[in-house]
Amino acid sequence: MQEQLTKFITDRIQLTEADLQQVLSCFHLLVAKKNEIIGRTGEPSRRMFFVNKGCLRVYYIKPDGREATRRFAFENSFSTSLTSFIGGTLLKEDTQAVEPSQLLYINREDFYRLLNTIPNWEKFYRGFLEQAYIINTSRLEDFITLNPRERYQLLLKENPEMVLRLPNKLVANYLNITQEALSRIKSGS
Amino acid sequence: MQEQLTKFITDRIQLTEADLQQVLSCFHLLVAKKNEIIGRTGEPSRRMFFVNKGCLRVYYIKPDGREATRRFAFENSFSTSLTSFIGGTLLKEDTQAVEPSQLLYINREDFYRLLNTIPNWEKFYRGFLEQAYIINTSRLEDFITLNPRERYQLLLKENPEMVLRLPNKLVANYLNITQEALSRIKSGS
DNA sequence: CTGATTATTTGATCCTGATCAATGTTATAG
DNA sequence: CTATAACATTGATCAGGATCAAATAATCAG
Repeated sequence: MQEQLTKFITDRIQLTEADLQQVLSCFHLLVAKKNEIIGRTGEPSRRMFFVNKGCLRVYYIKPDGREATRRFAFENSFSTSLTSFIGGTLLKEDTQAVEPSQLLYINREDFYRLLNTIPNWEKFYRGFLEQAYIINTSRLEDFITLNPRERYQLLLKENPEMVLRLPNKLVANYLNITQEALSRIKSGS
Repeated sequence: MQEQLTKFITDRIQLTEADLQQVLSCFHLLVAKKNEIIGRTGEPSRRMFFVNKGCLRVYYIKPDGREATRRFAFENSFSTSLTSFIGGTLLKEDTQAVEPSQLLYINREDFYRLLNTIPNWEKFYRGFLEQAYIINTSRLEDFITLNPRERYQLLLKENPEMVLRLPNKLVANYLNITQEALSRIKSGS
C-alpha cells in the first residue's frame, strides 16, 4: 500500500529506516468515490494527500457558482491547498476526486511535527515547496502569455495524459475556457 | 545601508550576532538607474535582490516582443526569478528597475551556502518559499476567477500603492489588459 | 527651459471566445 | 439492459477587450 509513497520520499531525501517508519506511520488511507469531495471551501485545512491511484481536482468556486480549476493531481503526486495548509486557515478551494481514488493523507499537525523531529523532513518540505512554486509560476506564465489555443497545444505537448484521461469539460475548465471553445479548438476550426 | 535588510531578516528568524554578520556580508549594493535591466532572459540566474529603495518589475517577453508582467517588488521585499534561481538555470524573464533603485543582492552560491552553514537560514528560505507560493497562487486565482474590471478593483483595494505609484501602462500590463482598457475601466465606462 | 519622446485619453471598428440553443453521443444508476 | 442524465458537438449570435488611429498631456534629456 505504501510502496509508491516510500519510493516518492526516498527518491528525494535520505532517511534512516526508523525515521522512514515514523514518517510512514503518519499517513492514513482514504478511499474516495468518483466525484467525492474530500476538502470543502470554508473548512479548516487539515490534510495533505498523496495520490496512490486516481486523480484529484482542486478548484475555486466563483460567486456565481461556477468553478475554476487550479490543478489536477495524478498518481504519485502530493496535493493540498497549500495556501491554507501553511497557516492552517480556512480552505479557499474544494478538492474533489474525479476518479475513484486511493489516497494517503497526513494530518497537518503531524506534517509540521515531522519538521521538528526528522532532520531531513525540512529538506523534503523545501523540495515540495520549490516544486509547487515552479508548477504554479509556469501556469501563471501560461495565462499571461498564451491565448486559449496556445494553452491547449502546450498542454497537449507537455501533459498529454491530462487531455487523454480527463473529460473535455474538465480540461476546458483547467484551460479557463468553455467546453464549446475547447471542442472547436480540437476540431481545428 | 543594511538596516532594512537586517530588520527584514531578524523579524523572521533568530540569528546570533555572528551568524547575522555572516549573512549580511554576503549582500552587495547595486544601484540601478530608472529602466535599467538587471536580469536578462537567457542569462544564468545568479542573484537574488532585496529592494532597499525603488521598484523592480519582472516580466516575460513574448515571441512577438510584447511583455507580460509577472510581478513588482517594492521596498523591503525580495525578488528573483525563483524558478530559475532554484536550479541555477537560464532566466525565462527580465528584471527591470522601473524607478531609480537601491538594491542589495546575494549571489546564488552564497545563498545556498548559507543553507548549509547557518542552521536557521533553512527556516528563512522556507518562509520565503511559502510567501512566494502564496502570492503566486493568489495571482493565479485572480486570473482564473476574475474579469479585467474585477482584477483592477481588487488590486486597488489590496494594493493601492501599485496603482498610485506606477504608470498606467505598467499597471495595465500587470493586469494583462491594454492601457486603453485600463483607462476606460478607471473612467468607469 | 524647451523640444522630443512617452504616456494617457477617447473614439471607431474588429475579433475571439462566451453564451444560448439544438442535436447527437456516452456513461451510469438501478 | 434500459432510462436518464451527463457530456460533446455544432451553429447562430453577442459582448468584452483588442486594435488602430488621433489628439492631448505629462516627462525627461540636454
